[in-house]
Amino acid sequence: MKNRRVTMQDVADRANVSKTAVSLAFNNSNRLAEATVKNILEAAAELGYSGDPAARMLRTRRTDSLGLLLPQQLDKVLENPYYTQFLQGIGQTCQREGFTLLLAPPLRGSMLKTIPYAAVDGFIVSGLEHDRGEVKALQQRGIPFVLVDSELHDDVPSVEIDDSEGMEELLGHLLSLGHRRIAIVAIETGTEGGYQNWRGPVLRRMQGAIAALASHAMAPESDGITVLEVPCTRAGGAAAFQQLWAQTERPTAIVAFSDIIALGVLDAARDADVAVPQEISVTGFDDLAEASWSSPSLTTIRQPIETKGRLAAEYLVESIAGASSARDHHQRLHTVLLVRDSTGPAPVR
Amino acid sequence: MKNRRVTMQDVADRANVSKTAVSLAFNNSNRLAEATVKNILEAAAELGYSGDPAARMLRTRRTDSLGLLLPQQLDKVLENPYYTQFLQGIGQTCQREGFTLLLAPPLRGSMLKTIPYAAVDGFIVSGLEHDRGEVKALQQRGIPFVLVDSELHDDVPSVEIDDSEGMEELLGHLLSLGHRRIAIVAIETGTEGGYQNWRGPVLRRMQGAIAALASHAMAPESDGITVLEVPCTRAGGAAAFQQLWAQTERPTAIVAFSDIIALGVLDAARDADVAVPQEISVTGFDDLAEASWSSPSLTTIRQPIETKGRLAAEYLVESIAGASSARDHHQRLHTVLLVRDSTGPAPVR
DNA sequence: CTGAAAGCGCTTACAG
DNA sequence: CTGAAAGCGCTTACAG
Repeated sequence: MKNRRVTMQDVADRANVSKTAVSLAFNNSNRLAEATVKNILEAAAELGYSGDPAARMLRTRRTDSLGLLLPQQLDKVLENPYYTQFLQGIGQTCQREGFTLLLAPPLRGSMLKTIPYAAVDGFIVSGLEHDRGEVKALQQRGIPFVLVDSELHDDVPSVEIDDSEGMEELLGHLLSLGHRRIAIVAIETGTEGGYQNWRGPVLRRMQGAIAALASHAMAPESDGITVLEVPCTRAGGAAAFQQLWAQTERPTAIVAFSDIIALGVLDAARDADVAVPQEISVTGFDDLAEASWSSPSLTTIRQPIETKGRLAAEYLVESIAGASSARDHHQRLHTVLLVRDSTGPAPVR
Repeated sequence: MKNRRVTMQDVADRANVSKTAVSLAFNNSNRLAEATVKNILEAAAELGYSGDPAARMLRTRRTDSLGLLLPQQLDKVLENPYYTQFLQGIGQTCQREGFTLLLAPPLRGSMLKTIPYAAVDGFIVSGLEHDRGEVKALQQRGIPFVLVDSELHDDVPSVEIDDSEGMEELLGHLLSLGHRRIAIVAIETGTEGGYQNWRGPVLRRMQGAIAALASHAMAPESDGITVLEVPCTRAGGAAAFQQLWAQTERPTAIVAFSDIIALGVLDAARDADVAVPQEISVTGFDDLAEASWSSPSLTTIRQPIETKGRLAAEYLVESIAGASSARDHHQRLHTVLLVRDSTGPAPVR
């Protein structure tokens, strides 16, 4: 005997009703006589019937699932506690609205391949620093989406923070402490040609730094200012510190573009017996929980990570439901400078 | 003009070919003349065609997606770093095998509702301590699944750790340090009637504890032994400490069933100016990264969280591919006792 | 209160 | 190398 799938027709046959009735029994049981429903449910149980999600989706044109489109491999992404918080925000909305969440990393190295294949009602796109056709593919797909922490597009909804403002404030803090030899450790962008070719949040943070430097008649090209790119990991931060500390002209402050990088810098400084902030100041960006636990605790820019996730998902759910305020949704959230123990006056040499 | 979806038929019409050819152009382009493929792809681009995932799934009977069935709300689950690690393990396999990952928490409070609705090729079920029909629903659904950290079922594949062994070793360590007043802080089960009614990992850990106590002619009911249940959060741990410290007969050691709870205990101990391990010893279970960073660093049982995720996903992928070793897959992984700074000799009173 | 029929948008033997 | 046709398993107006 072939182990054929039990279908709705099988249940209908067994209960001596139509497929219509079976469908109604599961989805709209109050439109059927009570006895009929009972009869159908019994038949379904006896046969071990379980509805087919794909068929239902095809018919109803809904999946009740949100997609999170990621620019990197899943295990890499989850290394950064940032994403855990972001996921929590999205998760709150999903829960409340009854959506499941599909994590969709690049397939065979390409986001373009995952966009048309994911069975979702809408996408949250996170960290698309450099659009290489993804936005067009998303538009072609014809379902709502929001860009988060990404390069901006005029006609595409987005949720972001004021990266530039945050970084300007942070550098202002360091400059006012007398720091003039500053290393800026950015998140690797994978582009050539230095910061001129950056995009998205990394570029905006750099612009904030530039603005702050300018107010002291300095620039990224000034003596004493170093700009470098590392992967957004603890290891990346540690490597950055080692490289910078090996220079003959050491910086008095290291500005990391993310907390996880800054924590790596602290690790390496501790290993090298370099006192923070006496010998060197270190700053982060994000305000992860770890930033306040570290020793010394980390001066950083707080951004509302969870809120970002929640708002992006809320917007998406609204769009899916058909709210037409869609096109011009650009949300920009504010940041807060938190001065803790990892920054102090520039050491006098 | 109606904004109708662009379908494969539209592309076929425009390119003057059949739907078959269009499908082939996208999925098997080498079976078509090069010129035909080019022609079709152009037509598709002009029309902005994007294939329909639901239709493809219905036809091919594949979703290329794994489901992670969760016993709690998404945002609650992600509060525990345990899950981040577990997800990383699953993520590795998903990545390698080309699957996306669907996070499927209970819908409207019930896992039973999410099981038949998720468009996945298989489920990883995590932390199903107490089966209330979920296993039957899963079997009825007719796709492969693995139980992780769950109540055991003879004919259902599972991946777990040796909870009992780990906890026995841990209590052995404390007993050998002279502790005789021990509080056991378990993870809330939601069942009535104390540990006799527990199931799954929590029960197995308790059994390990009982075995260790027995070797010193003690039992959970002995003088000095307290058993209590709290939510698996830092706050839960803090509350447990406060309650225990308020007793007239204070314990000399607190055994938490998870690191996150133990870290909460340490928080509260610090707040109360109670010295660990001089005044009280504290132990965890899991060995999260945080366990070695905390001060004092935490004595705990290491379990291979990431490996568990990876193995569960690997098994699932194999089952989906049709490997028939399915029914009798029961994997049990070992644990390791890590003695750090949070445990010491029982204080003499 | 229940059923017959259409159709969601694909893929895949099969035939030529 | 390409196409006609069947069919995956549902839901939903519509009719009675």
